[in-house]
Amino acid sequence: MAEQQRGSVTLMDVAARAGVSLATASRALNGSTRRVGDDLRERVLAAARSLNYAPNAQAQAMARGQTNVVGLVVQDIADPYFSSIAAGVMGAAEGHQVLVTLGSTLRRSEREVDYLVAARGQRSRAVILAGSRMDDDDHAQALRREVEIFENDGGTVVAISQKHLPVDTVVIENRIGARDLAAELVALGYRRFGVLAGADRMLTSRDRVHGFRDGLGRSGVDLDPAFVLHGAFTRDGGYEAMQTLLDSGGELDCVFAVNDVMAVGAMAACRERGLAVPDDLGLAGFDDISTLRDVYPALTTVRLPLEKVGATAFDLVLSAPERTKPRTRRIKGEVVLRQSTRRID
Amino acid sequence: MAEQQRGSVTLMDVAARAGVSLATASRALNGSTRRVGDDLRERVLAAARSLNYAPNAQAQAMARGQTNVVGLVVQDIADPYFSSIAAGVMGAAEGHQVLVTLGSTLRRSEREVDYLVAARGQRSRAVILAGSRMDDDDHAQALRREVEIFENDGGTVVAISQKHLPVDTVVIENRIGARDLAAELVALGYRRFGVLAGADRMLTSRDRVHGFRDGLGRSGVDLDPAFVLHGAFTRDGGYEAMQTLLDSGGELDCVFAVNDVMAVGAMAACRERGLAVPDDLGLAGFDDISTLRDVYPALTTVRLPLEKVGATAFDLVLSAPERTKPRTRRIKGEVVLRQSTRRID
DNA sequence: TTGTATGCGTTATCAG
DNA sequence: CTGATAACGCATACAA
Repeated sequence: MAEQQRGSVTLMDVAARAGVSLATASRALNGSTRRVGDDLRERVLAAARSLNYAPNAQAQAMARGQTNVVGLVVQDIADPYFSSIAAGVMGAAEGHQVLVTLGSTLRRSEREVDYLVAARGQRSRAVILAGSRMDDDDHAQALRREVEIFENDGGTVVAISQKHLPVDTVVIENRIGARDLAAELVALGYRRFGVLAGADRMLTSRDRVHGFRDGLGRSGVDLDPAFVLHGAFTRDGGYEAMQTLLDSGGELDCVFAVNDVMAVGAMAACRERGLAVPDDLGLAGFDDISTLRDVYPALTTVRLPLEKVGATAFDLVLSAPERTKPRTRRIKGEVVLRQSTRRID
Repeated sequence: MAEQQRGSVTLMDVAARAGVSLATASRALNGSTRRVGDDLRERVLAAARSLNYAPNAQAQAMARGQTNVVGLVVQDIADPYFSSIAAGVMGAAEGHQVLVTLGSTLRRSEREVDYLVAARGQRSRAVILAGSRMDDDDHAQALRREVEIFENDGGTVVAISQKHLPVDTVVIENRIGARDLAAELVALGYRRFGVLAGADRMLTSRDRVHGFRDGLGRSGVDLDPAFVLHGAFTRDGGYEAMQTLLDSGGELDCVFAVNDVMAVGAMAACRERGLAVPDDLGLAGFDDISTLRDVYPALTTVRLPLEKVGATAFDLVLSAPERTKPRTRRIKGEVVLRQSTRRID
């Protein structure tokens, strides 16, 4: 006898079935301080179970004035860099009774603002902004403004990448990692470097290039600006930049691609030209994307604990204090020498 | 003058500022049938803007009795297979004013039920269940039950992989893909095959194995069950299964790993033993994970349009009819022959 | 066209 | 310990 056409069972249904008041039912099911008689509590629980009661989270949120929604905004969820971070966030959220909503900006930073507004509408507890900032970002000001509004409403914002927003931030030590890599490569004997960079506006790319140049400098090696090529921060970007670099005719002995995905593209370009890595040319990347650990020859790179980055961001959300100075968590990379570079004389 | 301690601006604030009633403000901002005078509408919009008003989505949901939340449940967001599907879902959702929530089961299928309950609590409009079913799934019954409850509440469930739930499903043609692959491999001249499979309970793995065997059979080639090894559905699973297979001493000329990630692990195992692919042994995978397109030697595989799979699932959500027979969308793979296999005589 | 009043499902405040 | 009842913020049926 179609007991319910559509629309779910409510707390009232449960209360009625258990023969108690709404308040008692609420307390028995979701109340914090358990001050309900055991007998009644039992009846309520039984009623809820038999009715398949699921509390209306929206209504709870309204009544409580807060939600357990955390927004995660990435540039591209299909990019292993971001999906690893996302996995870290999800893992850390596990068991904390929070709902993670996913936003993908497709590398258009103005979308970040949209997501922030949406998150505010959802009364989200927090938003994690994962992704490199652009230097000349037209939307930087709009973002700052929206962040401020969101925080004024009581929300928490956590950023991942660079410290460019006055919020808790997981800073990825791109410069240091690239510097260390440069030092190791010089130690191997490399001297004439080329660099495959992303867009110059992209801070992550720029930091890695600067750090690399800095590391070379400390070892007394110069980096010829003519051999620093800019392309898309993708496989194809690396492929094309490498082609251009090879066409330029510079006599290089090692190439640093600012991320693994670009490095893989570069490797493909080398292969096409019959250039052997590492025999004819050393090649290094950055990130240590786990899916790419088995490329051959194995890529020398800077390992970033991406899942830990995500987990750390989530920890910052959980431990967000009332309103203090923004905190910073620094995460360093670790140079991993593999077969794409070798000792040369 | 701390205009607002915490807590956001409400529609009432906007209405007051604009000097109109709540209803008018509501209609001007979110109402469907625009029946508000231009002057008032303008005033309301201006007020909302100046106050940074963002409608409380929870309250809207309650008043409307429905939400725009769509839940996406994957097994592991860090797995490129699932992150590609997720990207497809996100892309299709773009511009449709829906919020995608992300759930990750970490390959524990009982978590799917948890997410479904949570989605029901959120009064989610729909849930997309991405991920292979297990054959002897203890939780299958619980899942069926929860799906039914969710749908009774008016929610839509869409599954991706196999048709094993009475809901709209994006079926991935694993058998056909594997069968086609087998045919092509036989055509290349291969005869003595080994297979690296996932857990036998996992339907996706099983379908691919069966399809492969079927394809061989049609070409008059037998698959020795002794050379079908089961391992984890991961890189390491492929690596270990390949080791075992090589240890078994069978004289094989081609190995089919049921997914690319396992194939890459297998390739690593071969390399360690000094076995050259494809010269000493052919190797094929399944999925055509884009991040792995540049492994060397390039992997022969079955290309699955993963983003399209996700997009199709989302389309099913959008077009979910009142209550009819479950629909099925079949998505086929396409054999891609690359360097990890070759013509042999 | 605009305003008034009611209800959505819960929590929390207040009495009993 | 338990039960009425008032918010919570918005949409909408109804009245003007």
